[in-house]
Amino acid sequence: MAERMPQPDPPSWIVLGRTDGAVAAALLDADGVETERRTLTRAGLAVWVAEREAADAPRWVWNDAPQWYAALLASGVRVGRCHDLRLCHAILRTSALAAAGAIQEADEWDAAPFVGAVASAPALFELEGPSRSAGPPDDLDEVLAEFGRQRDAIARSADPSRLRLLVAAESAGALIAEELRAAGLPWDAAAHDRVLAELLGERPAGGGLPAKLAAAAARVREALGDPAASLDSQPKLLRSLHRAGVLVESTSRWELAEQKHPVIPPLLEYKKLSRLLSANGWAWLDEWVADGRFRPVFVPGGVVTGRWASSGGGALQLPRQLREAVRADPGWKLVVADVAQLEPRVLAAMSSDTALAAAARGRDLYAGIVESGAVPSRQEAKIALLGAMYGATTGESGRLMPRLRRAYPRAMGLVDDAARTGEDGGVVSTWLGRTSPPPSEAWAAAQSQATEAEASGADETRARRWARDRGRFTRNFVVQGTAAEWALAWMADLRTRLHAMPPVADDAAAPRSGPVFANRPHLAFFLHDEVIVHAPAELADAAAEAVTDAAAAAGRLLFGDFPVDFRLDVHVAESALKD
DNA sequence: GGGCCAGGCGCG
DNA sequence: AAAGCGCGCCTGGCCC
Repeated sequence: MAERMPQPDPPSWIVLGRTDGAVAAALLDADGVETERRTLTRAGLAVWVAEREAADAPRWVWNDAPQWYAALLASGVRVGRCHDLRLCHAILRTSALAAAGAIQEADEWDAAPFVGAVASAPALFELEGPSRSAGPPDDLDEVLAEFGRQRDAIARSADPSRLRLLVAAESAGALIAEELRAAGLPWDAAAHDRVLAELLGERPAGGGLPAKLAAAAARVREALGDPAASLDSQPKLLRSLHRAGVLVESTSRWELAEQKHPVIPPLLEYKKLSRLLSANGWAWLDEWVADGRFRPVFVPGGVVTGRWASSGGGALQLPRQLREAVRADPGWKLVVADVAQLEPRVLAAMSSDTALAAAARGRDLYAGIVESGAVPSRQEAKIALLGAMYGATTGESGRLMPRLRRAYPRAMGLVDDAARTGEDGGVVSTWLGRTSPPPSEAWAAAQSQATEAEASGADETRARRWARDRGRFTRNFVVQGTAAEWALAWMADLRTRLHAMPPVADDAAAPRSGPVFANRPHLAFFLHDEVIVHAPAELADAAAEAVTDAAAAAGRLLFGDFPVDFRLDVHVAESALKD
């Protein structure tokens, strides 16, 4: 029936949504004008997306990546680029760069991510009808309207090129988060079990504690002279310690370690083992590792600074003890890469501090600071710089601050300015334009109350404390957030490089990585400034080179020719264990 | 029994 | 218990 337009331009964007319950797609030209619309069957969607991707490589626009991309990946379809409306809405609504008023204040696009739905992928296209959980709308006309608002907010912004970079990077993150879940982190459950057995004792058959944990508990109770002491209840343990003469104010490891008493060594041992059991013991293994993969839910943009969060499985808190359980499939290798001192390097670039950049160039940044004579030792350099970025005012870090300000006035000026803005109730932005939230109403009320004539000393003290707290937050926001942007650019570039590598033969494949990634090197894990790539052994060195090249590319993309380098520690090995 | 909080500790 | 940022998860204890 419907006649095709003769020789239509390839669409720049394809917007996915629903019309009357059916999947529908609107094709948009480079000016954002709709040129074609079609409806698709659920079954036909993946095939059609694959065809259009191969033919036109459009930027796919959707309300929420997990709702679309998880099922596409499960069907073996990868896309190169997307625009994720939910994530970009969150950025554009609050960005100080974006055109004011283009994006509404809180509305349905601010809905929380579909964490629960992600966990049940790939049956997502089955979701429909009035029982669907709340989330950003997927009605095609509403999706198109939101996309138009976002394009407008960017086009009329104070700096369209930066915001375009930011929304592209954020959207790449949305793709990568789904791909990480689809591929999974190769996990050797037997190796994990061996670690647990060695540290805790064999897995108990019935209930009860593993032997070594039970033995540690017995030593603690003996040293306390209290056979019934409760070790897992903080208030009870604290009382037992007091009765035994250990006068601590808390039961934290930090404070206990300063005490001299026979109970301390076994208690610290018990706490360490108990933590391992409850956080990453056999129950964790049973729940989170299946078919040789750990598949956590990554939440892009889940942290206010733009860092990723995770939901379930504690993906971002895997203890280093368990790294040896991260093992490549047979015939494959892991490329483990982390950035050395990412945040100070980012700070050097965003403040154009050539002295700090020079200290960082080609070497350990802290060593470079020592060489410059600003501080005497590497440890002091590290403490001072972390203190500068976190807002330390006292202790060793606070004492070293003046020397750092003298040596690196531009870098220190940038974070000091951010802190002052925050203390004054203002907002700050990252390099690409993600903006901190404004102060809460309670914060603002406390500040104005403290200036009134009848304000008490307590009012003033509280207001000052809250102001300083917020200053430390905004101080760190600009650095942490820009580092997160760099990391997104790094991963996005790396993802493209890995996909450009030749696929391996089927008999060398890793089928558990899913249909899209079975034959290719792929990202398997991400942790703020670290990636793990799972690669066929013969491509592992090339993948390692891609990781390094992508870091350089990310630096250029964000900071152009500014002479800062982003040094990586890169290891190629069977396991993620570092020596 | 579910919801919420604090303490504690893992990660960057 | 942190002086100094950002998280998530577990447990116990308390509330309804």
